[in-house]
Amino acid sequence: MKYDFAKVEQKWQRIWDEKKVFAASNDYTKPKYYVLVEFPYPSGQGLHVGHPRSYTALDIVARKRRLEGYNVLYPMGWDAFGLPTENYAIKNHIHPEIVTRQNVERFKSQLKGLGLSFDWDREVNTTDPAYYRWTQWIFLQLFKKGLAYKKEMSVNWCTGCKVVLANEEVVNGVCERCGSDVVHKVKSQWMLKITEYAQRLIDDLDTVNYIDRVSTSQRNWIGRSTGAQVDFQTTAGDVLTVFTTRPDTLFGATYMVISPEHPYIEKWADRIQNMDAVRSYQEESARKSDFERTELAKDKTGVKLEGVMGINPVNNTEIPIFISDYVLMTYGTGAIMAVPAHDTRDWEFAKKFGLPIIEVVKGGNVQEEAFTDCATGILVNSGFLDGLSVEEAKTRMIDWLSENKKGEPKVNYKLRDWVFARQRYWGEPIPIIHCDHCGYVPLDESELPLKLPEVESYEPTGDGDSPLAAIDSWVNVTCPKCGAPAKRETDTMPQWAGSSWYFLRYCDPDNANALAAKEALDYWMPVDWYNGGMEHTTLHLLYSRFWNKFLYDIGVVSTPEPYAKRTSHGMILGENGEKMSKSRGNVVNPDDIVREFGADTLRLYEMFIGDFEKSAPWSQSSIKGCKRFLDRIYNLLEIVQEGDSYSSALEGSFHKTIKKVTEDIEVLKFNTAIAAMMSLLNEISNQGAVTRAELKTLLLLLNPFAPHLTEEMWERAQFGGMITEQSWPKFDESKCKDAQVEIAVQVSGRIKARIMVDADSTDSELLEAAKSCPEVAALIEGKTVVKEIVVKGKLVNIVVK
RNA sequence: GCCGGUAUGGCGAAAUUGGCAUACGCACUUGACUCAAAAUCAAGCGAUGAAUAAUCAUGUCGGUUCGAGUCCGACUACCGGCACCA
Repeated sequence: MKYDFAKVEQKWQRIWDEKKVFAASNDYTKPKYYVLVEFPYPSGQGLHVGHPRSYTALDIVARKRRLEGYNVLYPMGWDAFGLPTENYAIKNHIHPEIVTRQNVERFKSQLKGLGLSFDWDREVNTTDPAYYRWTQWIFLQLFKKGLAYKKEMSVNWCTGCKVVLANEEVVNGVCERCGSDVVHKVKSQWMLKITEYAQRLIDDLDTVNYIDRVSTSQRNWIGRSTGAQVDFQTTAGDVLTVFTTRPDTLFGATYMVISPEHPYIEKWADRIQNMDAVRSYQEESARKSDFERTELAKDKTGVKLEGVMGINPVNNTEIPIFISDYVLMTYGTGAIMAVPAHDTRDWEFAKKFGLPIIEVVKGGNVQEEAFTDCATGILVNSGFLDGLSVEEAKTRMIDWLSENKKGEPKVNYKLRDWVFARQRYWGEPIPIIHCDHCGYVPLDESELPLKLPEVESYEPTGDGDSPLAAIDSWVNVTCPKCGAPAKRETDTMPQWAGSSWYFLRYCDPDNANALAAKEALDYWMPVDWYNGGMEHTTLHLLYSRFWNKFLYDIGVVSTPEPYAKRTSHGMILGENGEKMSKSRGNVVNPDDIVREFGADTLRLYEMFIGDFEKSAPWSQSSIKGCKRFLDRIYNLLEIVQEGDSYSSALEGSFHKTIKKVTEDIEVLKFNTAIAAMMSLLNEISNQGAVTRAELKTLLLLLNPFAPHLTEEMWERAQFGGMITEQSWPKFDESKCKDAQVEIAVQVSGRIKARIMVDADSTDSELLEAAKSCPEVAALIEGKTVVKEIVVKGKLVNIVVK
């Protein structure tokens, strides 16, 4: 009997669709479960085999939860604003909206062909005005609470294309497209104060269940460090403030460094005697990308400021001030005190410029390398700190600084505020009007959505503004406050905006009065299980946590955290072990696999390919194994026998397999769950028969993985109803154990025999049985038994001399 | 340079978290069926061995332990991320 997967898969996809089998119910009295996968950017290339890995995994979870009786929400949508669509539109003179619609259609039909149990009634699209109306609304709330502000920021400016470039578009300091030099250009940009939430974003990681590497990455990214701010008087008569995590080493500060962008350079311009050298160094740094500044880390560069000296507050020593690009304006105060004896970077710089290295923490050889160990060092050459440990000295110094008004304790974060503006067309317009009299005035909420206007060309204007700036009728408005002529903001929001709250919209996607009804949010939120790529750990995941917290603060949502659980999948690589990409020519199109082997086989293979959390190379030949397994399952219909219970020979195996599959799905071990079902099938094949009860269980276990095949077999076996309406099988713990187990017998740690024993044998019975097997008896004969180790159900080890 | 991850048969990978290394699958070999091939079914399959003997095998070197893929220390290679974080 041949299994016609193409016909069967289409048949069930149609039935599921018609019957709305996977629609989440709005009955808020039922236990709920919200399963979420990151919604895709609908690119022109269509679906990639990487997408279904995450979608299938959580589809398995969603289907299992439904069988377990939950009201499940498993939605899908489109994160459709973004650069590639816009660039395509520019090139082909097609409206990005049309491109987006075509791409979405393609993605949607591809996803439907995989039998994913999404609730398509709740589909969202970030480019839909009915959706971005609420993205804009959230921005207005942020603005009203003072969390959105304007700041001069440097952007990548392509000297050839005359446009602002994304970091991604800058390759080795030149424009990816035209190869022209990219320079930094200062532009006033909208920013969001995510830093205000830094501490809460760290603290609340303790209240959620994220896999370790995700919470670790977030903590490192936010990068809290405690230290002190120290004020250095300068010979220019002003105060230069630095941030340090090592206030204990203040006596060892032998010079200072400020970032090339530091505002004091202009302030001191008259005093600095070597301004030409300083200027050229500034220019040189401006040309370097941040990446280059870190790349060239080994070779420190810098220029000494001639004419201004810093004064170390603890001993009033005058020390030189340098500018160097190893100090970043974006962290701390943009200025540091350099302690070459106890900081690796300062040490390298001091060696190169011949600066003194003063040891203030004993424990290493500071002429050879910086001694940075905080745990063991003891303070020396440090006046009132001498003899203290590093930790004691830190506290003492901070106290001293506070008492003498020369500094204060300070917590710093690596996290920087979020640049929330793009000089592009294909994004949400920022609903702000600039009035010369009233400043930045928010658009009235009744005017939302502020729709993207039609434009002739999607090219940014030559002076770095978005194409919106060229539409006078759109830009020129009257101030909502005073009625004077005013101008709209022409920058648009970054792609991250729409994805920072989409999980809320799924709860109530058609609501026209709010981003979602409060009852819907109260019922569905938080997301119970969110899976996505590691590449989104520090940006999307953090941004959306920030927005959710803000919405929590203003009473829109009721949970301080959006996601109760976060997991992450590994990448699917090309057959050659490299990342799949068009340029490498190793891309696999899921459509081809579905056509040749069927969606169930593709799903099963992607789950069987290896550890879900690790990357795995694609293998065309291995797919066959999964196809073969499904065909063998289908053939069970030919050997099915009457029987409403498990056969005695297979009862234990069934209970064990139910347990294994049930538990493995919860910990993302889909590969071993499948292996367990394969083993069970092998056992059934050896028996040559399967009872109806056994087939039922096996189909239910396999259903989340291979939904079409199991639905079809359920119908053919006339089990009644649809398999999607049944309950997840249960196992009996007591029946998962074998009566007899094989244990290994070692002599001095080497395996010499294997014996079958009763599973509940006592230690002394095991030892007795071990000693009585001939191979072992011969080896311990006449020797002294030094030690006897018995591990129940596993082994006996007899150590002899 | 910093951070994170990984390393097990010809290949993808398992290993109940310190207790029988290589489950499950792919590839391969042999056999059955067939005029033949494909498909299917059965058997074998870490290395050196004639061997069911023995020895060696989880990136390298060392350590802890009765016992290490798993723990500790040092290193190597590859992959990913990065904002020199003071």
